[in-house]
Amino acid sequence: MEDRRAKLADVARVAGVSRAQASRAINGGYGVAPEVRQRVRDVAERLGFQPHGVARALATGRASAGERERVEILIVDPDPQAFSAKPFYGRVLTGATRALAGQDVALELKLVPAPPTTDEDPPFGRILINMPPVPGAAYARRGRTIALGESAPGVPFVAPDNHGGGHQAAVHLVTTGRRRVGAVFGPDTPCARERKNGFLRMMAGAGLTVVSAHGDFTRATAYTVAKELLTREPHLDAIFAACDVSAMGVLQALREAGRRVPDDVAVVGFDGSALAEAADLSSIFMPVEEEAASAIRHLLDPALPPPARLPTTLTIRGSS
Amino acid sequence: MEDRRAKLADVARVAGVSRAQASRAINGGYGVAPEVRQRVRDVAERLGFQPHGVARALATGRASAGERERVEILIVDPDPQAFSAKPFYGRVLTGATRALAGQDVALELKLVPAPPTTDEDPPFGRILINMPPVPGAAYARRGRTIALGESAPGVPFVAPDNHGGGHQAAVHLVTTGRRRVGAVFGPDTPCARERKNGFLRMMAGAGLTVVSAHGDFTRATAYTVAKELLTREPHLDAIFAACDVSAMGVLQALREAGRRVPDDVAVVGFDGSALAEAADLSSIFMPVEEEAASAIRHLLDPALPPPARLPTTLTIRGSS
DNA sequence: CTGAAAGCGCTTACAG
DNA sequence: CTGAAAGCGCTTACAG
Repeated sequence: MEDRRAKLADVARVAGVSRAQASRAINGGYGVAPEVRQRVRDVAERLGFQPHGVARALATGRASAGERERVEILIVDPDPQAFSAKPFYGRVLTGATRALAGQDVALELKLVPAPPTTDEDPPFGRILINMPPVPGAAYARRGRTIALGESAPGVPFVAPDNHGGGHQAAVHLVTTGRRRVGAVFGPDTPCARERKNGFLRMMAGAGLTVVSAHGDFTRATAYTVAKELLTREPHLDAIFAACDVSAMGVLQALREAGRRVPDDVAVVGFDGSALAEAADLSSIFMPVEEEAASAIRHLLDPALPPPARLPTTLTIRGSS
Repeated sequence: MEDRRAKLADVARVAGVSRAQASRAINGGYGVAPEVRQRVRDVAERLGFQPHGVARALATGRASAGERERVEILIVDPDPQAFSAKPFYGRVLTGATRALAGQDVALELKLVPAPPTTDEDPPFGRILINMPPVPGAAYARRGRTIALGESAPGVPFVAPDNHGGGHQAAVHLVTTGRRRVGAVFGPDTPCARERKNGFLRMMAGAGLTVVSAHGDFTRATAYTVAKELLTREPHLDAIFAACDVSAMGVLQALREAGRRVPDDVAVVGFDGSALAEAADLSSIFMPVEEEAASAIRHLLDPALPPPARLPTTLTIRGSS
């Protein structure tokens, strides 16, 4: 016995009215005798009637509920634990959620290990994260698109001023009297390079050389790298980490080496995530929430120019 | 001049065939004279014909592209920064994303300050987080629903064994020789109560009283509360925090009070988020990712019974 | 206040 | 290979 889903005709029949009347009763209810309206609604309830969104959409010409505007956040990240491990994504969601509040636009989330090859059912708007330039440009051709972080030329983007942030970190360390400075930079990505360049340029300007190595934005690697740095240069009095998660590894390496923070060694991270606050870590604050929010606003109204570069700010906490 | 979007009838008329023929030519193309097929397709191309997804969906009975299966994660949280501040949500997304990989089911995310009153366009399945019982039960009546954390009776749920976790934390502290134990419990929620009860029951069994106060799962409050605890009982040798974020506040209070961790005071948190790992914090690990994944699996196949309670595990790190 | 009818844009047996 | 017709489930002038 298939228990086929009740349709409007069923409700109408059981209630003893026409489909037109049933439709009116269930929707507006205007111009329907109160008792009829009640009866129809009771029957609908009893039969578990659920209006067929597609049919309704076709009849009304309005978009069906299921067709309602969607904004997709498409994240390319090979780490399936990315949402757990990287505070960045949570912050993006905060910003996106805020900008979408009260907009009746659905937020769709997609985490893929590599750029998808097919793209059926393109959403109204799309935010690209970590998308390589080529597929990025293709997405941009297909519909409203904005990248978080610089993407292909011509693809609108919003990103933090990484270079300026690196500069700020260096200025902070130098002006607080640090002279033997180490750094755990990030991997070979545009944003990590910018942070590094900003940091090194300032340091060079101050006539200081930096004992540095590259990490991969993870705590474990940063921990190992920091240990090496301390071996190479035991008298470091400051370490810059290219992200807060890395900074946590640096802090642990220092703890284990018996170096006090900030007395012996100052540590500055980059991101300004909740992690930095929780760990009392000085950090270059990236306005990720604001980036995401303005990305959404750009998608909703492309007349608004994408803000491109957003300034970073130094937040001084107990680690420096 | 409205440039109305071309419809199938237009294509058919221009190509000089029936709508049926046009439809076949554009879709399968089987049983259509090759030249007709080509002609129709050319015309469609020229007119920029885009099949009307809704109409097609209604006619075929299949879901339209825009109607493809969606699973919604509906989070009630008054904190608009929730995704930034609470690692829990990111972990949920990790688990959900993993369970959904390769399923062609869209993941929709909704963060609302209070339970929504209307519910048009119910998704295929829905995960409820922090939903009060009454609306929770209503959602469950409306479609496939599962709650993260116990909800109304009859609503399937999956949750960690909070009581057991509290017990594990207490056992750990007692068996490592701690005797003057403090605790920063959580707010007045079921899960915080369960953790607290599990912890206190074990402590009472060990004949120990606990110096405790309630926090609200935030770092700032935990910091303040921990300071009070230290004033009331300066010789505490252990503090249990009802969540990792709170534990960070406890750690800071201890740092400022000049108490060494773990030598003077052991600290154990609860959650097992990336934060705990980053901060080298011992913690009761909640399998959040696994909870979310099994919630999704239950939605996709309700024949699978919801797993209800998932065990927690103690992760010992440098803080205890 | 009510119902018969037309229509939303497309698909698909069915008969030719 | 082709077209007239019915139908997907609902809405909405229109006439009463």
